[in-house]
Amino acid sequence: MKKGLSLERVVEAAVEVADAEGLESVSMSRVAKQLDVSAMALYRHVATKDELVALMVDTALGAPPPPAGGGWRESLVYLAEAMRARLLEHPWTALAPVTGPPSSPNQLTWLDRVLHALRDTGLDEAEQLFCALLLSTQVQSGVALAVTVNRNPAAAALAAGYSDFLDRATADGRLPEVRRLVRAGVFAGAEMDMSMETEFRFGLERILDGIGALVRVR
Amino acid sequence: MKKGLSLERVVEAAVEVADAEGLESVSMSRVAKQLDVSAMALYRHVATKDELVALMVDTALGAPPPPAGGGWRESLVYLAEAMRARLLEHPWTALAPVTGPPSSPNQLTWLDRVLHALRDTGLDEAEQLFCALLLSTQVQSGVALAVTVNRNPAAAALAAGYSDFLDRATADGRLPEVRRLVRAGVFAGAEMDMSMETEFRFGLERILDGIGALVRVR
DNA sequence: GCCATCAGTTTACGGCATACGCGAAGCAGT
DNA sequence: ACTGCTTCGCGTATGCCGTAAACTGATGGC
Repeated sequence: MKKGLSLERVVEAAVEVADAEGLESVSMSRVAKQLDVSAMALYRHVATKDELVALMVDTALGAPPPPAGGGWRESLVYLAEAMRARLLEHPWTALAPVTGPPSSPNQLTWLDRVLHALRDTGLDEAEQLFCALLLSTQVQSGVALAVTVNRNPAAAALAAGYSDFLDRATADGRLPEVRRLVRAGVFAGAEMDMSMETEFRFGLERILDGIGALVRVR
Repeated sequence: MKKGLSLERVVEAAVEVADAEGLESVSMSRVAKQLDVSAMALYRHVATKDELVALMVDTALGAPPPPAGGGWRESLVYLAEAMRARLLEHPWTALAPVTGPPSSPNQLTWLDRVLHALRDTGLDEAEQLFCALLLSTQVQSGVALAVTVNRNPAAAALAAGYSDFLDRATADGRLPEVRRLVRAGVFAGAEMDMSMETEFRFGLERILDGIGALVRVR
């Protein structure tokens, strides 16, 4: 005999399914089967599937790690990398159509940590918020890119022969700058994973430099 | 008698539907009805729905505008704002689950323009590419945020009372930094549209400052 | 003992992407 | 001109989806 459903158990089961079979396999009936109940049973605890997905993302994100001293910049790097790592543990979070202003509990907690790091920079409150959002989208889009390349078979195939693909696409000379990069070997060799990682770091450093410039002015 | 289908006509019809009724209304049968044919007729010109969506996004993006002189920074601002404007004309592009490395023709053309602007900065090729991707995701995520807030009814309702919502969510004192911003009135009043716009500009300026710092080093 | 409330099931509906198959139209070889 | 074969253009049919609605059986307060 099952010990009775609960919101927690439902979300947990959905996360299990997503981790094991991908977000596209998360249907109400699939999650229900995981719990050995009928599909409609889930609607006792969740109003709609979208709500379930939002909850899934929030629990996958989890609470931020305990703060680890340092200046604002070190703190932000720490948080950004921690968040990236969390999301990469549950790659499907990147595919979930969840946008909009931060509202779920864990999302807000992460935001709070970021704002704490920015507290003594001299930036005004609106600027602090914008910086936080900027960092958050950098993390999320970085994860999304890494994930689509690794999961989606079409994208993966494309990524594998990306250099060749671009070589062919630019053969007619109408995209001289792209061709320039191809000839420079920017897309050649090297594991895609690593490339995604360095791209993320690069973007992060640029953003932090930009914030740093503003901090210096204030 | 219809003049016969073609890939062009199919994509065009799909874009019409998306513009008029949103991306979620774009189903094969809906597009087919628009063209007064049966659903399966579309599959003569398109292998799968995802392919159709990708083509839709590409045509909605369109070709970049003619270049308008100036230094690298002015050029990048120009391109970023032009792209944002294009995407906002077809808000559904932001909701399309299209990620992965740039591969569609127009996407590559925009990339080419951005790389052209970065040509004489002294950055190496990989750095130029990373900068281009960074800018591109900034534009896309900015549009995505603006769009979800304006389209999605739940998100819109939340955005309307966002300040109140956060006030309640932080009442227990566990999110002191977020509460700080709420009390500072960061989320109060002001049209959301405008806020989205200034957030986009802010992020763009930060990124460009960050790139500028790197350029100065090189 | 009665009845409201809960927790979960069964059934059903409309919409979706798309596998499959069928007739018609081109086209080759004779 | 006739035959066989391929390719096109499209309708029908299938199986899955989210979820509305009506049901059943258990639980617990009065």
